[in-house]
Amino acid sequence: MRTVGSSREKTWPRIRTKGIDLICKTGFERMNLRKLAKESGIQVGSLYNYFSSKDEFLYKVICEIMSDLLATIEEAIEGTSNPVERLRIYVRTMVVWHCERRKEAYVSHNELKSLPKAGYNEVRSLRKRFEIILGDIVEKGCASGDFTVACRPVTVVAILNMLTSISEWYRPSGALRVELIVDTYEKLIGNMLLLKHQ
Amino acid sequence: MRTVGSSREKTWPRIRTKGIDLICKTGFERMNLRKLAKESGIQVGSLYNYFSSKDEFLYKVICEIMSDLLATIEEAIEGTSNPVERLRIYVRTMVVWHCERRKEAYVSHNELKSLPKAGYNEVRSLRKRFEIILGDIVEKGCASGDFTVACRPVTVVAILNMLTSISEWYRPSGALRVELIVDTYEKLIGNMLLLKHQ
Amino acid sequence: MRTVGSSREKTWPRIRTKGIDLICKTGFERMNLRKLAKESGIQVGSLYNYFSSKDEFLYKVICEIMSDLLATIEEAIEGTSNPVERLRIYVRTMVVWHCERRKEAYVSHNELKSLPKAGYNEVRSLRKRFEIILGDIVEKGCASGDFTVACRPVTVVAILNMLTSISEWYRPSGALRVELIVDTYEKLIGNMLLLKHQ
Amino acid sequence: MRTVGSSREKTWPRIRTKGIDLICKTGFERMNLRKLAKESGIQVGSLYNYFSSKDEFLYKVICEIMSDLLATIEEAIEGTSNPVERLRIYVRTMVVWHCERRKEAYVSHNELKSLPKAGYNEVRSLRKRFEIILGDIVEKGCASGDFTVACRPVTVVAILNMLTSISEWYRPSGALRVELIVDTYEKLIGNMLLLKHQ
DNA sequence: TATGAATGAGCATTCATTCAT
DNA sequence: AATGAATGAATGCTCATTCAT
Repeated sequence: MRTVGSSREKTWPRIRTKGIDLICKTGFERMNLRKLAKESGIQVGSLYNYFSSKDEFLYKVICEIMSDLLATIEEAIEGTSNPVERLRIYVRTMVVWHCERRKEAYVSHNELKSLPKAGYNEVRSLRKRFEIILGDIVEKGCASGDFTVACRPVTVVAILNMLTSISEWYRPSGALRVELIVDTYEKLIGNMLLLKHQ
Repeated sequence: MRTVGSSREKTWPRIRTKGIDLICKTGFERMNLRKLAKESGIQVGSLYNYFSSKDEFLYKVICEIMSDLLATIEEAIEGTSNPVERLRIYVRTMVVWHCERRKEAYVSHNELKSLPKAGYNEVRSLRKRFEIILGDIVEKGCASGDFTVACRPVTVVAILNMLTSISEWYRPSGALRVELIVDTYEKLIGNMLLLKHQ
Repeated sequence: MRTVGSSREKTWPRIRTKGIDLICKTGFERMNLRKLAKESGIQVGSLYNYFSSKDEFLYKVICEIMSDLLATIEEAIEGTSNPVERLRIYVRTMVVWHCERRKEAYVSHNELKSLPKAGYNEVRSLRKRFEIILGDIVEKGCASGDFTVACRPVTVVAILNMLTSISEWYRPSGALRVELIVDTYEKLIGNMLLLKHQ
Repeated sequence: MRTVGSSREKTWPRIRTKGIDLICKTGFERMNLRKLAKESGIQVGSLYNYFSSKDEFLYKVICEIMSDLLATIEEAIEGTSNPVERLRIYVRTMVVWHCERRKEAYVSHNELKSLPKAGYNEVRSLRKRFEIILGDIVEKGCASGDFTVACRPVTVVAILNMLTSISEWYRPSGALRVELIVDTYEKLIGNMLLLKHQ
């Protein structure tokens, strides 16, 4: 018997949200479609109206998340070309997004290994974009004399990990407020790059 | 037919090593005991002479790894009480260990969610020790006037994540040599804390 | 490929019957779900649409059987309040049921020890009902002067065991017909209780 | 390392006793040799110095028990040829033995289905002896005019089951003392056979 | 779209048994 | 006699996936 009032528009977001919750709680491999179906209020078989396999569900979700973050970042930094300003915006945007959407962030950063080969590579190149954007900002800043770095690749990846790992420890109910984290990160990362001040 | 010359002393290290390799490659959930047995050169049933469940295997392995790292760190920093010096040693030791034993590091940092409740809590408190040690160094350095930080908890966790995530991207075959990473991390983290120089 | 026309209404009775047959032949512990599935004409995994564990299957089956016997007995004796008559009906009903449904009887009497603690206790209290009903008949008969017994509890349990053990030795193909057994048991049990005639 | 002081004379009785206890508690199939070894204070492998397979252990134990009971019965009744007296002795001996050695009795009556074909048949013919002895007593008693029965085979098997099932409900700690059970059974079985008194 | 019975491959775990020491 | 690591087959159970309705 079909539940009255069901529709793609209502059902998919519910599946997506519940799926992300479950993956956060147990990891993708441990999440099973029975649980997902139950949480979503439908039967297992019905899930297949929304994706063609469990793996594809993960791929779809991660792509959506990463694209969203990428768009958010790109939109945020496009207003200025000043490296110092761009860095500040990049950091702020990343911190806020990783706090406010920590579950999605967590999934997109920690479940890549469960993607099938093809999807994995595709997502990897999406991920690479964040590194490129940051690397570009740093490079421009060094060229302009605003930043000084010992080793750019290491510095970039270190900063990126600092940012993405926020989703692992931030808790909305915790003592650390988002604005405090933003401020601290801005200072920390500023210090990391402004070696000329030493 | 029993393999001649087999013995506990030889078999467990083989299982441990192969297990860590497999977990790195596929994640703990996807690793199955058939594969582990085959890689270890024994039969599935024999694995149970070395642990009582797949979960307990993970717990045992992670405990061993974390204890080893903790001992390494504590031994390294006990030679001096100078905060600047202690920080340098802490950073160097962490970087080197995470590079040289990146697989073990990766497992101990990324598979906690697969631990059963009890083991999870125990390992969490072990993990907390690294934070406490670093927090202590930073605190002492602030007190002595060597370091300046905007928000200590955020700073500590940011540094820690920067260090532990090395195991996710470092590759022995890559272009970045361990010494370069050590040097860069020392500078980056030094900058993060020496806010007074700004 | 799913067998066309399968459905809960047809499948469960098949599983139940085949399961009882297998338990009779080999005992519950030795019965395995692969055999049960094969006999039932379905795959192992499908069994779990009908019970959640092997133990629960046993519990379900035994409960069904005991409830049925209990209902049969209670319905049969409710027509009269005369102790002598009630006893005769009780004995006849038990004998006939244990002959005609000897496999179900056998399972419900001999596999209790395989039930998990909770189920065991529940079934035990169901079983106790048969003893109570018989004990009540005997008590009323003694009060009315129809029966005389040396020791009521021992007498009741002895009679009950005489009746339930029929399922262990009765064979439909054997020489002893049901009616003969009924008659003999009526006389035997009548003699056991009519001690006043001595 | 061999435990000092171990010897066949001490070890086998311990294994036998612990085995019977375990079988009573869980049934033969559920009893496993690891538990048996642990309870017996030796290693699993060592059990095979005392029997060649788990099945053979059961066979050995049941044979010992049944032979003992048979010898006890035969010795007890050989003193007289009077049917009434022989019956009384048979009943008394069976009751006492089933109370005092209820665990052994339970095993020998309830685990026959776990015996391999050959052993099963052998034990069955041993078991048959009890029926024959009782049948013989009843026959002689009918011939002499002491007993009257409606149907001898049914009567014999009913009496036998009444007796052997004592091991299922008798508890040394219970309210029913052995002597009370003996007396009651003597009267009950006397009544069953002395139909002429009606 | 939704249902739910069915599939079939896969998994962790158990356990009787063997055997070099 | 005793040990304990090793074997290998078997078992209960899970789960992604299919598909007739």
